Amino acid sequence: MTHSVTLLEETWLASAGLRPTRQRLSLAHLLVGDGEHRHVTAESLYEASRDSGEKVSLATVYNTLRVFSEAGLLREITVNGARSYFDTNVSNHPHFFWEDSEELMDAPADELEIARLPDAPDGAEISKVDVVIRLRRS
Amino acid sequence: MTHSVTLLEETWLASAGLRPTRQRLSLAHLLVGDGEHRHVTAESLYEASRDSGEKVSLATVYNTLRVFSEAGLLREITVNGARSYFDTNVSNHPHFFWEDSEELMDAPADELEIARLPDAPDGAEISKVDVVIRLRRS
DNA sequence: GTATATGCAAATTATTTGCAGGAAT
DNA sequence: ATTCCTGCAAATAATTTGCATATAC
Repeated sequence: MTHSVTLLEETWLASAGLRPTRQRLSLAHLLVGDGEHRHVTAESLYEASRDSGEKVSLATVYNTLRVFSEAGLLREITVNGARSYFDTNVSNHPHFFWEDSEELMDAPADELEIARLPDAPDGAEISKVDVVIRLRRS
Repeated sequence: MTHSVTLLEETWLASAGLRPTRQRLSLAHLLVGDGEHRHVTAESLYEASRDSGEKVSLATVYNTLRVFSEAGLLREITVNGARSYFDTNVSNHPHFFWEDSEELMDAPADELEIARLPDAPDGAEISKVDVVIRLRRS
């Protein structure tokens, strides 16, 4: 069931200069509607959208995730050759990746301490540093 | 041009219990024949193989990279949603990834110092930690 | 009214698989 | 002999794109 309040979602879109269409608002609601951080794939968000009774096509989910990422509203995480994950937490933080279930979670940022990092080669600057801690059930 | 010496490549395969077929020896030669570390994709290795005059099918390149990785001879690196990279350096070390050219390189391992790492959640152990430093030309 | 977004189906890209023939042990 | 490997073509999976219609500004 959709909240009647769309202010948060509208503000979120507006902050990136994106038009508040029905589809974007409904996906935004699923992504950031409750203030919790979320990790989704195109497929998982599409299913969540279907389950919530909204109608948004899979192509639009793909396109919207891409647009949101390029606008800085999401962070794309690459852990797995095949699928892309998108994180509503756009700050620099490490991830746990469960190798068996292919699930991606935040790892506690305050427990990671990088004391020294290689310098970027000449002519380059660091765009971001991805730290993925891969987990195997023991 | 293929070296007449295949001892290194044979040893490399034998150490993982893999049969020294013509195709594997020739790919192994391209991968570790000169003792340098290399980062390849299926496509790039296939091209290198074609250029060297050997005939190995693309499917076999894919299958062979997978077999080599599962045998521990290569390390698969995921940097990019789409393509898989394979590294002949199987030790734990960070990578530079050039976002514009999609090129993957080793970063100096001695310049990375991780002082503290999040503990694995209960019931899990760390399988590996991937550190990818993404670079943008400046 | 004009620019931008959406939906569908078709296209593309990376990769895997089934199976018949070939090579290694 | 038997087990494993290779090549091809077809299958699959994730994602993108072209284009007509719909919606936001």
